Amino acid sequence: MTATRRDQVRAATLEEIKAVARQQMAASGTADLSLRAVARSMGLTAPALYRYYPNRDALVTALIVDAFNALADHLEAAQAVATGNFGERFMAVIAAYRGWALAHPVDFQLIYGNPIIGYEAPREETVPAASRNLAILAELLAEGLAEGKVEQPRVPAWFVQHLETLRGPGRQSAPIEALYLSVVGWMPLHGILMLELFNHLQPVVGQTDAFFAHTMCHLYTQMGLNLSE
Amino acid sequence: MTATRRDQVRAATLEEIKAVARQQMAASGTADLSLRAVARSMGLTAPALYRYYPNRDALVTALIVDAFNALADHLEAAQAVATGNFGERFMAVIAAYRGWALAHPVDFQLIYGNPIIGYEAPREETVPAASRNLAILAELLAEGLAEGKVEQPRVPAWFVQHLETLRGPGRQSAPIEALYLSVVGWMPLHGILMLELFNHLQPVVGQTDAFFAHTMCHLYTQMGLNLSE
DNA sequence: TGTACATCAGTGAACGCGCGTTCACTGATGTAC
DNA sequence: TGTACATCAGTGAACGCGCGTTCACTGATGTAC
Repeated sequence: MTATRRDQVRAATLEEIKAVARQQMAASGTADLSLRAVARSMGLTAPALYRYYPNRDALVTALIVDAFNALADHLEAAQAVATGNFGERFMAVIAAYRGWALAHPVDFQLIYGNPIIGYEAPREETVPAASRNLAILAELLAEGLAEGKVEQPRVPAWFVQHLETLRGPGRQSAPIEALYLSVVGWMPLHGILMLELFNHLQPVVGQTDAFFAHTMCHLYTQMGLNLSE
Repeated sequence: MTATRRDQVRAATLEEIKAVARQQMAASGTADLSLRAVARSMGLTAPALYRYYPNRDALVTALIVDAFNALADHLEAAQAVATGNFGERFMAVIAAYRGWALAHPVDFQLIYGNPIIGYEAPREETVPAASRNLAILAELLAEGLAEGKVEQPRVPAWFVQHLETLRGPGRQSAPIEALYLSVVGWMPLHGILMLELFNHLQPVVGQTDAFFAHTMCHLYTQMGLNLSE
């Protein structure tokens, strides 16, 4: 039961492989992954990696789950640190979302970009990790609703039904309205980021920082969030 | 000067190569492209393709330019056919945008998705083709502004400046306000589509068709478009 | 209209590369007595 | 504490694959007189 020296080294190597893989993808700028290249850069031979991951896809899956969780951790940290009124706290978390995407573009691609050739992410592993991110936004919006800083939206009936099942039986935390706003508000956020990450935004809007801040404030205000007081 | 038989066959082959490449990417579901596979499926040997495209990247570039233009052509066709009031015509074009993306997911990826490994699209060729799409939306919005169906937005000063240069010296067609609304409105549109294409939307919203129609109407109405009369 | 020549499409072999994965193996690290 | 054995990390060679690109070549299609 106790972790032997060997177990510790093994756990460290499992992490090191992922770290090297991430750093390799970051260097190449693409979400492609070569086991041989990872092994090479670790001073190992390629077959050695098979002691740690049964195949390439298993490693990719581990990286995806890690990336989802890293993003969620980053958002939670930003939320914990955020001060001021609802608008300031909310925009701080939104900014953190963008900040993480820009700081880890390849991880973001891994999560939300093109499916990798010949690879299909296993839903059981990725969906729970993915929904953490929405849950954090929904939680904040729930606060805003409670404080009266967010207008109650009218959620379409068919959507209520789906959001109920999404929320699941366990966690009752965020009300449907908060979940709804987080999903709708996710769309422009995601759109800007995907365009920005793939270099389609800068040619169109010039200053991406200013555009992001302006557009997010603008749209969210129009969605009924009171961001200024 | 006159096109000889050989020239015609050559032009046809240039197109056939692109068509087969597209169809091959569609079949694989990824924006990857193998010259050898294209040649194989055409009953040619791989080196034969070098009579038509100097290398792989040139073919990819041709495919990207084609895809941009195909999308723009599709939008223009939808715009030409659209009837009814401003809201109906506008939403018809928005629906056409999504329709094309869903019908040609790999072409859409090629345009707006992950940069292909070791490939950087040449801006001189792609930017003009890309801006056609925004221009079409802006033109419609200009009509809406003229008809009083679209509220005059307040465009930030720094953004006005960039939009002026974007509009270029030649075409005076759309006013800045229309351009501004088209860019801002592009964000949620693009966000939904990227999530939908990569299968991240369905698990969250359930019915993607309904969600798209609802969210687009909702956000655009809040942006000051009168879609109902 | 027929002939000589130039142009061009396409072939087949080869180069050099990288990849994921398997397999039988060596040594070192651990465990049980 | 020391010895016999099991476990496990990692190696090196190999398999079989696909890729983009080059090169010297053969035939067919065109052009000029």
